[in-house]
Amino acid sequence: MAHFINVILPIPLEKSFTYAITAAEADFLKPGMRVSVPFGKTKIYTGLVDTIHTQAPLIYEAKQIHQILDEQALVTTTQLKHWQWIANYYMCSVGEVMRAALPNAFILESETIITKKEDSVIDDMALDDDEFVVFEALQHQSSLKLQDLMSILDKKNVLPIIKRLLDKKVINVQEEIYEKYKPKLVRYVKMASAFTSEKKLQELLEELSRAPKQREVIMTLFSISAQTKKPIKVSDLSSESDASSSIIKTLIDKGVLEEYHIQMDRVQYDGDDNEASKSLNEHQETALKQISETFETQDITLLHGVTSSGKTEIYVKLIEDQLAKGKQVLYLLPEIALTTQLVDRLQIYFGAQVAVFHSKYSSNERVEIWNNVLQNEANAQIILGARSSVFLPFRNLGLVIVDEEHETSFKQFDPAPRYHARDTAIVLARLFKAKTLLGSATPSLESYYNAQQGKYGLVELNQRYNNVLMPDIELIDIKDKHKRKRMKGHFSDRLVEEIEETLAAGHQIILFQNRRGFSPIVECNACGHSPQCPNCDVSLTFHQYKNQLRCHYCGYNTIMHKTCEACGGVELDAKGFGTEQIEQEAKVLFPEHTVGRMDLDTTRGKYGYEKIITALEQQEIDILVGTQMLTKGLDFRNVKLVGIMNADNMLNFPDFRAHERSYQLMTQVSGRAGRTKERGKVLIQTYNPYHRILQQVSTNNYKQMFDEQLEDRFAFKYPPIYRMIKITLKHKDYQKVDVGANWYAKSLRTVFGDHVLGPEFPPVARIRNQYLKNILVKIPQKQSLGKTKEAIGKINTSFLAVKDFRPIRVILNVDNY
DNA sequence: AGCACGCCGACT
DNA sequence: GTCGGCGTGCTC
Repeated sequence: MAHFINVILPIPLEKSFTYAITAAEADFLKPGMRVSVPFGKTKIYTGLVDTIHTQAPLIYEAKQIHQILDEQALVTTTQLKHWQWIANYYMCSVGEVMRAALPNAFILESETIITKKEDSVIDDMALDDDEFVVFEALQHQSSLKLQDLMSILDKKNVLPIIKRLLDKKVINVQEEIYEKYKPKLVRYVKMASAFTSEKKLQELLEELSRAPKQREVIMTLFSISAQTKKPIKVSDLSSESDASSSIIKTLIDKGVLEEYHIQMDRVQYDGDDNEASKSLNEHQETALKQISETFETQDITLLHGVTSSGKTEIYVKLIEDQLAKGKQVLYLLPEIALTTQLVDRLQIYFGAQVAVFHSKYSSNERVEIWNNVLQNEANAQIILGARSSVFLPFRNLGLVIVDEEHETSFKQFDPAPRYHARDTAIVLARLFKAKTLLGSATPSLESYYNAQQGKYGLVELNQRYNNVLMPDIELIDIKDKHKRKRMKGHFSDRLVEEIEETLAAGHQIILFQNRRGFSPIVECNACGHSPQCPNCDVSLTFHQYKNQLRCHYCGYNTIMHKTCEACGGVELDAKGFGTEQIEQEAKVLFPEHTVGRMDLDTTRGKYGYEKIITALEQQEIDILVGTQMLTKGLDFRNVKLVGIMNADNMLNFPDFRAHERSYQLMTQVSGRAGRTKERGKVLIQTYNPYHRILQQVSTNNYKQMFDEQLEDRFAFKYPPIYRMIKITLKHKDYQKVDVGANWYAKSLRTVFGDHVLGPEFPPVARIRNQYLKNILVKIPQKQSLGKTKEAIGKINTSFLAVKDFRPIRVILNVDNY
């Protein structure tokens, strides 16, 4: 009987691909193993075995697989189910999920390798110049890659040359695949066995008397080995004996030393022994008890605990419980909150059982964590990770914690799968029959709504740790201050006053401005011209530090000219303001103090972020100006004052969640003030101090905010009352997008009627020279989500069947919030 | 998504 | 005249 496998390929195609295998292979292969398969005319791809069966495809002949890449399944059957759910829910292909889920190093790619045909008789004259160059190169190097050819010939398209050489039987071409993951090997040395006897050793040392450096190395080797009684790393020997690696190499070459390698884990914890977890205060204790109670009847519980209420300690207790049961725990956090602060805290309690996983890890590091989780190793019992850790191959998951549950960065926007890590994690937990705990000081309306509806359990924690008071929040009317000339730049007199007072008391200050750069618009006072990005429909932001104009959408930048590009006018006005400008003004206003800045521009690089945090912790910075980066769960003991420079640009943001987000952002920043005994102070500058949201922030009234916002959502048919799917069309031709979007929206309306919004150009209608147009489908609660997606899928298929529309990229975004 | 094939403009 | 631009169609 013939055997076949269905394979998942990491490409955005809905189809399933069937390959032929032998009976022996059918016996060996299991779902979740990788195979390499020929795909298309030349390429070899990495596929993942989905099913093994005996049904031959009817309309084509299945190709043979190329080779089997694993001895054991790399992906669990639970994961395959999970992937299927994600693909289905977020309307993408399983292949796209695979691409997002597997560490890059697991997805092998093939490379074209060119070699010389050995026994060929070549007539030089039959080759043209390029061909001869390649032929020549092959005399010196046995094999060449496509990349090599491109650089040798200084041409992009080398394929025709290869083809001609192939026809002339000069070369061979083959596709080679290679493993990307490389274990980290550490070099060790020991004395060669020939010299272990006392006598031989003596002879050796005598012999080396004329090579004092080499002799020194041997002596050091003995002293280290006497001290530590452990294998000796080459690097240690080199630094201890102060000898260059060439001296050690000489000894190895002589056969005096023997070199060997040991495989090491890249990610290692080498801290002290674990500490016992802290005991909880009565409020935490009550909350913990309530959580356990809700878990008896619910799978998901929302922990609404004000900032600084000690949620982490509660998590620690819950994690302890799971570990005792021998279960794995997934602790999800927004990328940016995954600071050393929190990692250290968890490692104090759980030591080496904690594994950290996020995007700054290299591909090799991720492979190791993946394997550790898959093998259920002791060093991967608690995964502390960002969004993508929902894809790890858990064996025995007992609990998922989603901290800062309201954070929008849990949702992936590009590329597909456009999944929400919180919701995806809930589904993952369900597959394991595990529990999920969502935690936040400012829950998302969706989650709080779900809790209210009884879908989730709800536990509230209203007391700050050590009974620290909630910060005192004051609203400052800057319209009035402007009128009465009480503003110094963007600082009101009240803010200056409070800053001075705080500085005098030796405390620190955080100033929040949710916009980076110096000013977002530069305008000529003479003609009104303002520089625009050539690739996007936005005005360029002025960055004073580099004297640049930059586009925040595509990264385009250009030098800032002193005169207007359009009319030559000399008066250029900077409108609006960002962190850079605040930083500069602060430096002028408080020249005696150090001012730091934390935004995307200052935290580039692996340690950029850490450096600023450390500087603040060690009080090298008195005033820190920053964007929303500041809000993510940082704990600064000495910060007493938080200033929000302008609340209005957040509140007026054109998005249905602008108010909710503003509340969350302001409450979270405010939470950075006064986390110890002394009460913190927050000043919010605004043109509109009577805005409901600002009132609610200042009185810390989440419930009221929730109720009012929910009314709005109800009235305007937005989530969580309605669900939404956003469809974005993208193409470089404005007309094409316009016509396509109209067609698409019209078809949608025939099915969904009034629940289709748009098509509309987004506020920034062109990004990277691509025009965008959005259509929104709103889905009432009683309407089936599955049926809705089916209908959209059908419309999508017929849309792409229109020849004119085919080049338009369609992006489907389910729950685009 | 990649990649090959195939048809049109700007240069050695 | 070729090189290389990107539209079109296909992948088990």
